[in-house]
Amino acid sequence: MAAAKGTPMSLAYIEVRNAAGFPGYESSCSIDENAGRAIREVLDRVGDKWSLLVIATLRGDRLRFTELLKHIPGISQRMLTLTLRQLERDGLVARTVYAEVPPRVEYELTDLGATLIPMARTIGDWALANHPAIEESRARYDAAH
Amino acid sequence: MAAAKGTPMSLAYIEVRNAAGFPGYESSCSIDENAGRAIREVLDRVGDKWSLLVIATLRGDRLRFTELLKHIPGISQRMLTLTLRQLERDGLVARTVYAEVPPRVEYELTDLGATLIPMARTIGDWALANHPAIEESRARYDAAH
DNA sequence: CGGCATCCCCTTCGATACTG
DNA sequence: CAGTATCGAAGGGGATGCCG
Repeated sequence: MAAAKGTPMSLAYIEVRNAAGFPGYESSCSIDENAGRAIREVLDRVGDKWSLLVIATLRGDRLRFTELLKHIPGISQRMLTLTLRQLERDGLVARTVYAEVPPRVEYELTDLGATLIPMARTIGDWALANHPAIEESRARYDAAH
Repeated sequence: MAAAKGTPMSLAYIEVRNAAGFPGYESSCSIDENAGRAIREVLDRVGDKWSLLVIATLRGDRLRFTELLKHIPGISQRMLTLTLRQLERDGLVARTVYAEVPPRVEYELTDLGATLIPMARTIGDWALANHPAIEESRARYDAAH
């Protein structure tokens, strides 16, 4: 069983041909609807344009809004705000406001957010290692079509 | 150095404070622009609505178009086509056409695509394990705002 | 400093219909 | 069976401006 501890997953739609246990796939065949939803909801958060970059930048640090802005090339003020709000809402990032003048706001990963680091690292490693191969493949495909 | 073997990454923008080696982050501070691009391009592919689900469904199998359609709940014909074309263009999925009547087309992961399995598994595990916590956090946040 | 509000473009995606 | 074509809604995301 790949279902998380305590998670009441109704694993319908499953034809067991392979119990190797890809999460959400008890078979090599059909996909569990709940698992699909969970995976897509996580990807909707972490797979958007900036979330993972924000998380990676925050790993092990408390950073102010402006610091994040400087350290993530290309992000706009608006998108940093929106991304941080989403991450805060999901309990992945903690926001601390200091009642000072001028105002100071610091962001850091929560414990839950910190568990994303290995995942982010896996994605980052894969991206750096295989991005060139993908670029080549695209060039070949485009040339042939 | 976390840069992939042979990858000529110009690691500018980097202030070395921590050599722990998060991919693309030689410091705990600034982010390398190329690494950011690579990560975002990979996420643009794998982080879209269906790609990861298609990849996970194809792991270890050769499947026909209609089979994929049946095994991925909620995907439309159009989106399956588009997703498969993108994955094929990026060299992650191989498409084989059999000149028969009626036509038969089979899809399978390439070697490059297969290297995505551990990443997909990491994401899926995390999603299944932490999705409930995220839902709770959202409910709390929404109640307080 | 750290936002939020507005405007607007562009892409993504679903529904539907048609085809070799 | 395995697509392609077209349409339209939704929303992601950039630029800019205002505010406590």
